[in-house]
Amino acid sequence: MRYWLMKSEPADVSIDDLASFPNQTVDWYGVRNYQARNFMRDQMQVGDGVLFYHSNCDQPGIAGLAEVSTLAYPDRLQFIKDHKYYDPKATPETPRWFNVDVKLVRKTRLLSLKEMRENPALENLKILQRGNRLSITPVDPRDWQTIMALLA
DNA sequence: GCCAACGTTGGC
DNA sequence: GCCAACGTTGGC
Repeated sequence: MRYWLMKSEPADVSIDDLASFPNQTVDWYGVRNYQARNFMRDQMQVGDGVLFYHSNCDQPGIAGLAEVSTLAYPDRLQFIKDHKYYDPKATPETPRWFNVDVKLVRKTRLLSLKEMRENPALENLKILQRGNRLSITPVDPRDWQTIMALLA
């Protein structure tokens, strides 16, 4: 079992949106970065823990806990012409982009980016490192435990 | 809206 | 395979 941090723009899908969806589940569509895709396609297992992070918004930070609820499968938007996430080089026979489904475990208090930065125990968290832009990053089990304690 | 950091593209 | 140009991310 692994742990992940997954960024979502709340203007697109917020933690409250996730809570309102059928089965409180969302397909993690739109990832168009190979490293992030590979994490989903090659490493994620059903039941993996997910920190649901609000990015590119007024109050960036961890907004809830979730879990991986399916293995990766082809992202349906890559095939839709004129869609923002259309990829002309992808075909159903040779899809290029994949996503898992993510299911809400519980909404938490907002653990802000600032609070995480100020906590020395979290200094190795990928999201806090300079220049990090990856929308999906692995989380060390110790960092997961630290964050669970902060959110308890 | 700015801009640093980084990924991707494409000409050569 | 190099690398300049360009596009995107995302905090501030």
